[in-house]
Amino acid sequence: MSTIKDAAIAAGVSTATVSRVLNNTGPVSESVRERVERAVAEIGYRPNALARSLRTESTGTIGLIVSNILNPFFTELARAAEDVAIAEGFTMILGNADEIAEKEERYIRELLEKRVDGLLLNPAVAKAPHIKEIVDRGVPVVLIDRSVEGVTAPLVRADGTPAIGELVAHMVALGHRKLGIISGPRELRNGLERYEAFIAASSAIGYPVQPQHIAFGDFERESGAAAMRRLMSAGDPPDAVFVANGRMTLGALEALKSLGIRVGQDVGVASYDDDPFFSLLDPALTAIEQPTAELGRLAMSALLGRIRGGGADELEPLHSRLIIRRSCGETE
Amino acid sequence: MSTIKDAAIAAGVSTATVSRVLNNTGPVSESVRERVERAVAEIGYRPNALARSLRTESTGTIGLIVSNILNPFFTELARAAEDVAIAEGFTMILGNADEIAEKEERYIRELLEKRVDGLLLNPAVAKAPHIKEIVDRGVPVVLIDRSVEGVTAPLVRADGTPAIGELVAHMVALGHRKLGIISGPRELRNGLERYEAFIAASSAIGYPVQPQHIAFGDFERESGAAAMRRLMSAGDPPDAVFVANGRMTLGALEALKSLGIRVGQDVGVASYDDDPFFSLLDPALTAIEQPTAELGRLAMSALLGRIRGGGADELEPLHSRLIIRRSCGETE
DNA sequence: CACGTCACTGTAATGCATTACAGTAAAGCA
DNA sequence: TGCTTTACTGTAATGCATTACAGTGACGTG
Repeated sequence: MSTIKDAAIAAGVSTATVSRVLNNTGPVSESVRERVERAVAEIGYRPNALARSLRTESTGTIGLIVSNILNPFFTELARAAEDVAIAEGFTMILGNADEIAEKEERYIRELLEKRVDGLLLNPAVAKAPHIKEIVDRGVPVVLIDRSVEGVTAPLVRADGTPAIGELVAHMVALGHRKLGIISGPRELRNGLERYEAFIAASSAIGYPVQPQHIAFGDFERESGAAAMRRLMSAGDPPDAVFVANGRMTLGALEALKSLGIRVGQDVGVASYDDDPFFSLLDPALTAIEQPTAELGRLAMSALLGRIRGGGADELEPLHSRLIIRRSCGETE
Repeated sequence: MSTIKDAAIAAGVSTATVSRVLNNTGPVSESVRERVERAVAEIGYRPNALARSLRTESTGTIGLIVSNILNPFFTELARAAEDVAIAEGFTMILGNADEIAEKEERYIRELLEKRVDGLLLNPAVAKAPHIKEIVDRGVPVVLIDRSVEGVTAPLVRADGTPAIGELVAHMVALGHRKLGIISGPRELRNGLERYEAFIAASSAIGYPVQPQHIAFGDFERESGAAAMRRLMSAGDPPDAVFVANGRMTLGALEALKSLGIRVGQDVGVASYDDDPFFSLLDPALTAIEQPTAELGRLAMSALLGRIRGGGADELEPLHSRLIIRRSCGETE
């Protein structure tokens, strides 16, 4: 692999001149510029980003670490975030923590050693001293969807509370009285928020969720299946269940199918997170949709802003939106 | 951010010794090792991977560029590939080309400048001089699912031909005579292969696909919808349609739904690529499943093998598998 | 004509970690 | 005792690109 020195020799100039031509910094005569460009093309010289970044102390790279790459929420978010990064001249690299704190930690360490300019994090756990540490050290960080104890980095998220309130009203209006929930971990900010919103709304409307209608999962597919199985196999099953994320909804629907319980007729189901397939199911699934792409764009913009030295703006949460379809019963 | 020099001063030793402690290279007395470790922890020193890689000429990083991150096939594959990379002490970074050759090219250039040790590519197009160039220059590359003109890098893929043959037999056995296909681009290796397999099998069994029952898409959701709409709106619609990938199947099903055409009853549908939601549809969708995770593992293993100097082994294709459900009609 | 200015180009220091080479002291051996 | 190992540690070169600083010649101005 050729170096800038090779290019300089091939063009008969100094390395400084080659650098000036390539980065458009400082004046270069037209004839020299052409010679250099020809030489660079000739020998196929590609600057070594390691050396450059070592010198300039910036890599033009953002790391995005998501908790679960199999969750379409994150791939959509990643795609939107990446668009912003590219438009601003940055490269984004994506890491997957698989909801495992150690994997997350490993990625963070690795990306930091590679000197990324900033980090977009969707923390796997709320108690994350490694995240607190890097934020305190001054690494530009923006959190997505989940906060971390003691960390003051900006948080990009969608507030689901109003939509969950509407959902509860919708369920009750359709005659459901025994509301159930398959919640995510209450240790996670988003898990807790959805849980509390559902419980509070059900109480407010006069049909509080009963303890035996509450199940907890870990936001993964399998836990959704197990939770639904538990709920429906008990003596007194709920008649409408709210599942707190898309991955668990997939599992929950699989469980219902294997149990022979019909969605909509035997039990109402609604999901936090929408999915293109929900419309294709029979009945189509009522869901709360997050503004996924906007979250991604907002997160990346906020991070780039911080990197460029902008203030630590507190971010307004976006809003999730209830999409009524037919899985809680017929509306008319 | 502290450097190895800071750590050396804090520990009262030379930078060489710090390096030796951290990398476990060369002998160090127990007392010094402790002192260094304490100092490193104390000042929170993290080695600068840029400097290290510049010196050692290796980054321990693999780039994986997929053509479309919204396709679950690739996220699953990525996850499996990443597992292998981590187990072997490498980091994987994921880029998304969005089926756009320029984006792909940009990513490749960028990753190469960052001096990744190797590249896993799912080329967006078959005519890709930029890929040929880097392979010729000796960059370790393994191709996934699609080959590139004139490039001799190993190719990891699943052969779908036998499964497609079985699918055609299955369709015909259920009484379908007017077989249709929504194919991917024939310019792409995988697109062409699935197309040819379906056409050949239908001819072999005595019910060759008619020209008006052939539509082409670009492996993206929208094109699947458009193609299905075209096929079904013509005067003489097919009575069973094979859709050549999962994303197009999603679009095709949406089109049928909006057209009010019932899957299974009015028209048979089968998909290349399986999806967890297919089992939940009514009727459940017959599909050809690729060994996605294995493809990912195999691709990463092959690449790491090359990087470590292994030969350019020609890789046997894996095999896709037909999963008969009920979307082409009832079997009994 | 003398001097300042400008355009262009080169020299060399710099960023940080690795590592070849060399040096020192202690231990082993004849 | 004298010499070779061995264990440990340090010095300095190295990888590659950027950039502060300096140098050269041409040009403009009073």
